[in-house]
This record gives sequence, C-alpha cells and structure tokens, in this order.
Amino acid sequence: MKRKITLKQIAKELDVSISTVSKALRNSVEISEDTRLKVQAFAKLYNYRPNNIALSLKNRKSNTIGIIIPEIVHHFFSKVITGIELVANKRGYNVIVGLSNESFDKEVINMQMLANGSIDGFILSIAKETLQQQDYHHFKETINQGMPIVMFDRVINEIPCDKVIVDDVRGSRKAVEKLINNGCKTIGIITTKDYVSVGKLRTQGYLEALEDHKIEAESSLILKVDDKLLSENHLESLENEISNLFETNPKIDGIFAVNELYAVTAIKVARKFGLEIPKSLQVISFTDGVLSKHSMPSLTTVSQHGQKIGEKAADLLINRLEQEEAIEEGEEVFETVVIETELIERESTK
Amino acid sequence: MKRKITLKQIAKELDVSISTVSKALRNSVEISEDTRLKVQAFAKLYNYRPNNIALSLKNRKSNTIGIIIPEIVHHFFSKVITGIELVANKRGYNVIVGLSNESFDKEVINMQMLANGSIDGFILSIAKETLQQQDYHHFKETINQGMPIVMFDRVINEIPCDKVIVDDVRGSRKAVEKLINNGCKTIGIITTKDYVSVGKLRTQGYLEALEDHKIEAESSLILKVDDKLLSENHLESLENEISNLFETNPKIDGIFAVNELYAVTAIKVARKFGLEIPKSLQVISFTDGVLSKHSMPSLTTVSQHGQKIGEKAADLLINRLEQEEAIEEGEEVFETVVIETELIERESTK
DNA sequence: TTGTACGCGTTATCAA
DNA sequence: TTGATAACGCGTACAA
Repeated sequence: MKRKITLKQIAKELDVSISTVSKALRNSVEISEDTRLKVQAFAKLYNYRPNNIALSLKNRKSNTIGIIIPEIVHHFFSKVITGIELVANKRGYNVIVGLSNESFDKEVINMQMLANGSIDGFILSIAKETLQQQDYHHFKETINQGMPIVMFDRVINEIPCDKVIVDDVRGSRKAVEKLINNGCKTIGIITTKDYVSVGKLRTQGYLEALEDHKIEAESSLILKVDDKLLSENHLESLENEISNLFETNPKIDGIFAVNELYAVTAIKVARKFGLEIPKSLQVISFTDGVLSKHSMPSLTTVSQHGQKIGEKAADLLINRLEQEEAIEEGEEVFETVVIETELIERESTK
Repeated sequence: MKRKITLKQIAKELDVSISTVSKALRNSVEISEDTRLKVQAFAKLYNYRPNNIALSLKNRKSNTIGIIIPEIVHHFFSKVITGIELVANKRGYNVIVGLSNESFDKEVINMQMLANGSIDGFILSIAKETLQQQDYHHFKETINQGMPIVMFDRVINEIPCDKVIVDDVRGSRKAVEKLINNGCKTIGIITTKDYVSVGKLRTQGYLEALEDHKIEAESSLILKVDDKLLSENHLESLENEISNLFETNPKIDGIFAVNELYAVTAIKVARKFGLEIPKSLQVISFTDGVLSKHSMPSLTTVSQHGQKIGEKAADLLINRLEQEEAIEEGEEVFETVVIETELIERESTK
C-alpha cells in the first residue's frame, strides 16, 4: 500500500526542488524542456494528482457545494440533486449532502459542520420545523460570514439570497382551472398547513382559480393536513381525514392535491366511496414523480421540473462564487428565478 | 461581510501568540485560567470554529465519505444514502455524493475527483456499464493507494473490500415459493440481463425455487429486459416485451419482477389482457419502494432494507478507517455482510 | 533555468 | 505559563 505521491517526494526522487516540480507540472515556461518532460513522465508514472485539501487551504476555496435538504427519499429532492450534481461537476465542483430530516436542530448543526471551510456555498430547501419556528438566524449568520446561499422551493423572503422557486400559485391555478374547464363543480383541495410556504401558495392558487370563475370557496372543501401525519405509520390518519372530506362533501367531483401522496391516497379513499376516476372524480396533483407516472390510473400533475431547478440553483451559486472573486464587494443584487411548471395530462382527468 | 475568524486574528486581537490561543481553546492545562477564559470568551463572541480544511490537511484525514452511486432518483439508493448519512453524521463524518449515471467514465472521473484528499474512503454501488465492461482497475487502484472501499448491492467478488449485500437468491426464492404456495402453476420472471449481478442472482433464486418444487423452468417464461429500455422514453418497449410474455404464455398466473417498475408495468399490461390482480395473476416484486406501497393494488415485495444497508456500509467503512489508524498494516480481512430481505405481503398476492 | 521563502489555518513539540 | 517553530501539500513572488 503506497500513499498518494506528493510534490515533495517527486522532488526528492528527481533531486530537484519542489517548486521546480510544481512549475514543470503546470507547464511553466520557466522550466527547461528537459526537466519538464522528466518531471512529467515521472509524475505520470506515479499517477500524481495534486492534493485537493492543500489546494483548498491555499486558495481558500474548496470547490465544493453544500446541499441541505429535508430528506432525500423523495422524488422531487433527488431530482434537484441530480440537477445540482450535473452542473456542479461540469463546472468543477463537488457536492456534499446534509439531511435536515425536517428538523431545525439538524439543519443548524449540518450547516455549522459544513460552513467551516468545507464548502464554498449552500444550496438548500428549508426544513418544516424551521419554517414553523421562523428562526432563521443560521441563514443570516452564514450569509454574514460571506458564504452565499441559494434557496429553492421552500424559501423565505426576508433572507437576502438568490432563490429558485416554482410558480406555485400559477401552477395550482392552472391545475384547478383545468378541473373547472373539465366540468368539475365541487372541487376540493388537499394541502398542508400554512406554515409550509409552498403549501400556502398552492392553496392560494386554488382560491384564485375559484374566484376567477366565480365559484365560492368553501372551507369544508379545504383540507389542511398536518404534516406530522406523514411519518409513515400515520398514513391511516391521512386516509381518515380524506374520508371526512368525502363524507362532508358528497357532491365533490374534483380534487387538487398538493403532492402525489395526497393524490393517490385520495384516489384510494374515493374508490371506497364508489367513485370512479376520472369519470365521477377527477384528480390533479402537484409534483410529478414516479407515483404519478406509474400508478393506475396515472395522475395528471403539475410538474415542477426538479432537475431544472437544481441546475439553475447550481448555476446561480457558482456564478456568484466566481464573480465574488472578481468584484470585491459592492451592492449585492439577488435574483429570484421562477421555473415554470407544466401541466402533464394523464388518466386521472378527462 | 466579515470572513470567518482564525486563530491568528484572535491572537492578534488579544495580543498573545497563536499557540496560546490554540491551547486555551482546547482547555490545555498549560494555560492559566485567566488567559484561557479570556480567549474562550473572545472566541465565543466571534463564533470561532476551527477551519476544517486546515485540520484535514494537518491530520491527513478529511472525515468525509465519498458515495458513488448510479443514480439518486431511485428509492433504494436514496434510502441507502439516508442510512449512510445517519451513521456518518453520528460518527462525525460528512458525505459527499457523486453520480455515475450508470456510466463507466463518469464513475472513474468521479472517483478520481474525490480520491485526492477530499475523502477518506468510498461507499459505492457499481455502474451497469462498468459491470458490463468488467473493467475494475479504478477500484483496484483506489484500494492500492490505501483508500478503503465498501461496496453495496452491486458488488464484484474479485475486489478485496468490505461488502454489504442482500440475500438476493434467498429473497427471490422466498418470493417465488410464496407464489407457488399460493397456487401459482405458471410463474414468469421479469429480470435484467445477466451482467447486472443482482439481476442474475435473483434469476437464480427463481430457478432454484422452481427446482425445489419440481417445476420445470421454461425459457419462454424468463424475460430478460435489456436495461437500456429504462431510459424513460422506452417504457413502451418494456410494455411490448411484457405483452409478448403474456401472449406466449397464456396460462401465466404468477409473476416475479426484479424491481418495482417491471412489476407495475406487468400489472398494467396484464390488465389489458383482462387479468385480475391477484385473482388471476399474482405479482411479487423485488425492492420495496413508494410504488409498491401506494400503487393500486399495492404490491407484495421483497424488501431490501436499504437504509440498513447504508448504515451497515457506513459503519464498516468508518470502522476500517479508524482501526487503520491504530494498526499499521497486517493482513487485511474483509467482511461481506448480508442484510436479510423480508417479504412484505400486500394486495398483489392472495 | 532553478531554488528559496512564504502563506493558507491548525496542532504538536520544544524552548523560553 | 507562554511563545516560536515545524509540518501537512501546494503555488507563486522573488532571489539566485
């Protein structure tokens, strides 16, 4: 087992100085062709690669991006990572991943672990607990230390940073309009509590669509699921809540769900109530994942283009990192990029 | 915007030497309580944290694990990452992720990018292309350089490293036995080409189960899908291949699929043939993901416990990293841990 | 054309 | 009790 070779060892072997080796390898004109070739041959033979850590320390730059997301077992988030990784690699960066598990503490700890030189900037989506507590000091501190952040999907306005979001309101509106145009008269929504920013926005889109079409919103048609339900074993409670929705609204003929799980669960429950999809009940879901595509019937969805979001976020971050090197300071102007959603029609609507 | 504070700056501010500051912060007894408290207070005020990169360079250890997987938009792999991240964080490590996209070249490049000091060891699952080309030099070189690897799921015997696998053969056998015991007479398998190690093993389990029960295997019942089909737009070809399976085997009454997608697609096609699930066709799938749980009917699956695999892999790697520090060399003995699969019964079987 | 010295941030060893 | 120095591996300004 041979340790990785260093400039020092090459220098010693070849009986030249370290800097000569360094220059030779970087094709410096200062070095004679003779020694240059000799050094390069030797380096190649021993498969020399500069030590990343040393470079990071020297350049005060790790060429690594930190991603903090609530969870990774989730089609949307993993798509985003795919996009980030794609762009990051292409532009010479690595990607380090931390999971907050929707917990405030884990989010803070994770950021602290990484913000000490390991990474050059963050791309993140905020944990639900953080959104609920509205404690954003860790983001502010990170930014104050000169480490840029790009937020995506779950963002907050008061933090000065670049953001990549989805047109949640418009996307939802389009979805609900689709249901209306398809003849639905009584449209329910299954959404999250309001502290989840995207949930709130999607609810808003739903309300706007109804208003546009002079349909009165009814609170009994709005089911705001408490997200704690999602902790696996509480699937049953979700079903119960949805059952309630159907019971109190027997005439319901359209459902807009803010995520896939709510949608398929709604379909499952609807079947128990003898409703046929899409004949007597049409369903549209936000988020275009595996479930939508492969469940039966397949779901009409509002696709978020997660990969594109990731790509854009990575580009924003890296651009900022590399422009910072150039410009010293100056008024920073932050960008909020909206990635358009797309309605993908499948079998759950007519 | 204030850069992160360093020992040097603290030293300057407090008019003491760098080493005094360093010692004071580490509660060295060498330092007087007076200065110790003074330094600590100041450090706390300015929120001092040691620079990770400098530590890595000094200790020749980054406390970071590199993960290389074929793709991340995949329930199994993201579960594994969850497990790795959990254990890694608990034991003080970070996790850096590279995606091979099933490509040999990307796998090699990714490993090279990380193997230069950025990480202490790899956890990986081999790309299909690599398996097909059987070119494993990058793994061997990495190991030769003293960087440990832990392989999971898709592994190869000839590489000397720790491995975490699933009892693919037994798991598949149990699944097929279940079908047999449930009365299936004509059981088909939808699997991958043999170069995918796990596909081959699962096929083997299928064959063994049949043999155990004195059922003759028929090649027309074995569908080996070429994985290139999986590239999204080729879903149709998959359906066609499966249609073929049904046409040539009209009496088919059980299907064992090596992954969820094959299973749900089979169900979809079966419906076109007028088959009811599970009444006239029972289906079991390997891999327990979202699709299995939430599709209708829900699928009976062989669960791999992806998270457990990740946890075990991380423990193996970190153990080795930390024992290496102790022992200098010696005969290395590698471990192959088998994580038992579990049959989860749902609606797609009787 | 080559080599020396320095600094990135830290810790450990040794000297004061 | 405190401080100076070396080292981790690299690149570069400057000296030879």
